[in-house]
Amino acid sequence: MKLSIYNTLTRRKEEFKAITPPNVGLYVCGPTVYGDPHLGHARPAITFDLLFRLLKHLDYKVRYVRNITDVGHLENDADEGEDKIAKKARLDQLEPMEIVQHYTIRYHDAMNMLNVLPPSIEPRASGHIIEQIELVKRILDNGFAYESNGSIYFDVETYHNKHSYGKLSGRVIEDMMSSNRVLDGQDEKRNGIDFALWKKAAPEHIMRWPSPWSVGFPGWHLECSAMSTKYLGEPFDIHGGGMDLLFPHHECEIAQSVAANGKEAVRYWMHNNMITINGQKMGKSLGNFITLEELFTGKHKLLDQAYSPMTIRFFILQAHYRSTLDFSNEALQAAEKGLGRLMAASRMLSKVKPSKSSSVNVDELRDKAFAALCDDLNSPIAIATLFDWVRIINSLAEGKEQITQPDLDELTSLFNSLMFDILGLTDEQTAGSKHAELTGKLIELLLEMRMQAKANKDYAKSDQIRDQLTELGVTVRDRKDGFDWEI
RNA sequence: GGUCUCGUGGCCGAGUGGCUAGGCAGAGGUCUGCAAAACCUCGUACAGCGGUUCGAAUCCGCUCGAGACCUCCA
Repeated sequence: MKLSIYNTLTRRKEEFKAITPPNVGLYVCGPTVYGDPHLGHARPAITFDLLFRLLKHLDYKVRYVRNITDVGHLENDADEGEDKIAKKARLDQLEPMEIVQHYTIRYHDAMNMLNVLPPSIEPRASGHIIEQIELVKRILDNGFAYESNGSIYFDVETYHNKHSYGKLSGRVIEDMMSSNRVLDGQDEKRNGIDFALWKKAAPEHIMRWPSPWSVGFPGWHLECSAMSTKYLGEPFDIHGGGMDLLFPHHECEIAQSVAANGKEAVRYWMHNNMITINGQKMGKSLGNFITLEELFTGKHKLLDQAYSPMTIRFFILQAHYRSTLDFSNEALQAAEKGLGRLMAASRMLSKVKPSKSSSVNVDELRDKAFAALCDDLNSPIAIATLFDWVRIINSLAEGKEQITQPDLDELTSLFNSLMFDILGLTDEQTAGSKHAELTGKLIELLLEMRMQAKANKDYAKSDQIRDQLTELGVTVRDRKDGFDWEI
């Protein structure tokens, strides 16, 4: 099946063609590790996890690179700007690398809970200072950068005269130069829109490395250019990230690559949209973010309850990645219930009894779901298709529809493959420890006893068992020939 | 101010020139000792105003509203 993806560069859907099939190089901008991961971090992680899983399912050999930004960026455009990580470190009286380590682990833990597969390579900016310095040298040699007081700046105007700066974000450079925003510490730059490739470190700046120009630190956009091509070659297939990185970050990456190598490094640019809260972007700087831990525990003033990692994952997948997604308790609760229905159907599959003929066509599920996923990752349609089959599965279980054994095997494998392997959902009820297994067996033991009571028409006893289980959070459902339960 | 995006039924959220999106919530029904679940049926939505068209929620224009980027941010 042909995969099409929306390329931000051309603003249209394009058929995906790997540069060197069956290999695919995928690079995604990862987090700056100076704070707890929040709901906003979950969106690109899950979006590109879906892409990663889908590509693999389509038999591509994917090298997925997602960086950790641990060098820190300047707080603002000013020379007096302070490194984000260094600032946090000073506040907490910790080594910068201690902060980095702490939040990297927090990030990994959260991604794990969301069932986001680890990338193939997770490079750190601090481990690639040499590569970044080499990249700066090449840009300097090619005449697209200049030194100023120990710092190196990218010369956007010179670059723009030969190439086109602003093509990704649709920016018109002439407008930007004329708008001429006045910022502190701009005197080192020839032009306000020039950006730093290397910054000389102020004395109080603790994250610093030697370079031919000064003791300092690499510019904000350099690491992704350096690390993506180091591990994926040039050009490589797909570069992803949040829409907020479109400008200036990704625009600068393009400029850096062209300035250094004369050609663009990326074939397809993909950008996920933002998660909003009350219609406004959820972001660190706006202070309106909810951390993933707060979501998982329900400890946040905006949360009515805790939401499981899978609820969050499902919530995100129920919207298309290029649309904004609005957070609300209602929406999350709806996602939680919907997901529960999906999981119940998956479990129900094992209870379906085969017939001599099929009244359902399993191919329809496969065709529709994969067509949706291959159409620029349309997970909402894929999920809607799964819901159509939830109804069919339930009817099968009740004998209202028939299915042959081969078709049933096919359906089971297909349904589960879509849910678990590609959408990356997990069944939080059955997944887990021996503990959970034991609990399940104990519940079933009690329910067997209840069945006996029912058979003896001892409804007082049977209701007592059910009511007390309900009180403990176990939902009991009677079925024609048995029972069903859910925690 | 510049660039761009969006505005879908109670909520979330797809789609798109003519054919049911889907989920959650709600109403009625079937089933059931009861309950729950499941299944069936139900809402006739596409910001407003014009225009193009045999036909537009879908294309064009204007108006209103919301948001993103232009400074670190997923």
